[in-house]
Amino acid sequence: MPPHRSRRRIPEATVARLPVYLQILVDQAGEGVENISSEGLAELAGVNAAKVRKDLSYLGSYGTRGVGYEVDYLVYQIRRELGLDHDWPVVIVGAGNLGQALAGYGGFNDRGFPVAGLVDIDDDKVDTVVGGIRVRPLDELAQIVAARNVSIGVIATPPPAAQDAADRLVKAGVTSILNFAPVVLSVPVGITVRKVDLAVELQILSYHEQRRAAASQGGQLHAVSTDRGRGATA
Amino acid sequence: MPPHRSRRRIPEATVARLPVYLQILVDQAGEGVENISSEGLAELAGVNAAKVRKDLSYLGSYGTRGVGYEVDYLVYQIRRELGLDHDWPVVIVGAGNLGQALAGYGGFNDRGFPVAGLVDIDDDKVDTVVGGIRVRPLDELAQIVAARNVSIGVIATPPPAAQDAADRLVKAGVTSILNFAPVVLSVPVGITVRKVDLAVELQILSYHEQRRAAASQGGQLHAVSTDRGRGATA
DNA sequence: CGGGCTTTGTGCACACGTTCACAAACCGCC
DNA sequence: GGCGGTTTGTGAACGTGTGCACAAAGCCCG
Repeated sequence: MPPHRSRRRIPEATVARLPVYLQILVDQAGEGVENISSEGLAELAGVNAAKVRKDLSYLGSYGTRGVGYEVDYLVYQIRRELGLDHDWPVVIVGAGNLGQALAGYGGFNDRGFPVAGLVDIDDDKVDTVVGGIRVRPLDELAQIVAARNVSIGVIATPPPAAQDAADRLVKAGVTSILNFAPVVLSVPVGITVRKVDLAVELQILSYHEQRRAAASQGGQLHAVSTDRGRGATA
Repeated sequence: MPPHRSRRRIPEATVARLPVYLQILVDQAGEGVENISSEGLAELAGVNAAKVRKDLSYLGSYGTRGVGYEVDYLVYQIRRELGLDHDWPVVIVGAGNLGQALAGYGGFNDRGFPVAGLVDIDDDKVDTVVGGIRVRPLDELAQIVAARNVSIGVIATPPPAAQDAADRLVKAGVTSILNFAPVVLSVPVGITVRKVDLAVELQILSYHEQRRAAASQGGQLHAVSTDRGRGATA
């Protein structure tokens, strides 16, 4: 069976679901499950079975008709496709409330994203230790990125400092950024940015709450059906 | 001009962008800007101008041709549509690393989502104070929800406890959940759930990094163009 | 070895989201 | 009051994502 180095582009919507499948499959493997059908996986992932099949078909034809998918093999294939066959060290900029929580959050290390460094501009924070990581001055960012071959940066600064952090990360050679600051970053083409904004998430929920309230008061009530990649309504 | 209580449904993709526009508009208002064109707003939000106009058109016709949009009025309208004309108290389940960071994060309170309560199942954590909030036992969840009229719950527990937390939140009367645990929650219809999974975000970035590496080594390089609601590539 | 049952992989139709392009509306100035 | 310049609001085309439905493929059993 050929390694099948897919040069094929996978739709973004699918890329966003693969990690979810992966998580579930790893859990299932841990419970001794050897095979799983698209329907079974769909059930656990809370999506449509056809979607699961189509998603997995982008990886290649790794199922067996009449049987389903071999869990271990599927885990291997998804890992490979997502580039999770090796670790990706990350550097965190900003050792405030959130930066500390992130550094201390075990989930990073466990899932193949070791914290290669945690930097802050504030001298009072430098050299304090959080989650086993010693905070380094912002100036050492470039060094850390170069030394540990970091390609992913996490921005956990206050909003006004976020753009500067992004500029420094890019200059240091980072090509992917996960931005927790509620700010729209401007970066050169070719740099991938993803934004996680807690306030935005809450405001989206607020919209649905408001809508519910308005509906129950006046109009008829619809079954709300959120979705769109992340987030869903049952 | 009639208040225009829109009973119209707004597309999810638009709902996800409105908070971003809002943020920018508030900033602009703070700098004394009175009017803004769709192009100006689009520039700041990193999106297409036509998209801005279409998004805003779902709220009603609040622009003036040849001039643009009045910033203050637009802020008011977006706030109203998102249900941000009053506070939405939230209750946080789980006072671990993340739960504490969330409780301590000023952004919640500032943006209209005061923390009405922070509960944990672990007695050792109960009564400790984090971010000005005293941790309460899990059993008091229902009380807190009822007393403060909470409709939004935040799950910041370890994965195995997340479903139980969701069940308790729903039983207590919460109708929207923001889930930080890397677990697919199962909830009754009518409950809105949004999931924020840091590992998933990193894995999506990993995919793009892996792709970049594969491309530069073998095939031709494409301009990567991520997007999909949140996250973007420049 | 063939027939029945199960499950994948995918063509097709539909829904949703994005972008273009342009008429309609408004401002300000002459 | 009309004319040129500007910007909105939206119809229409396009692209992406979803879900159905079914043929193809494999397993098991008689």
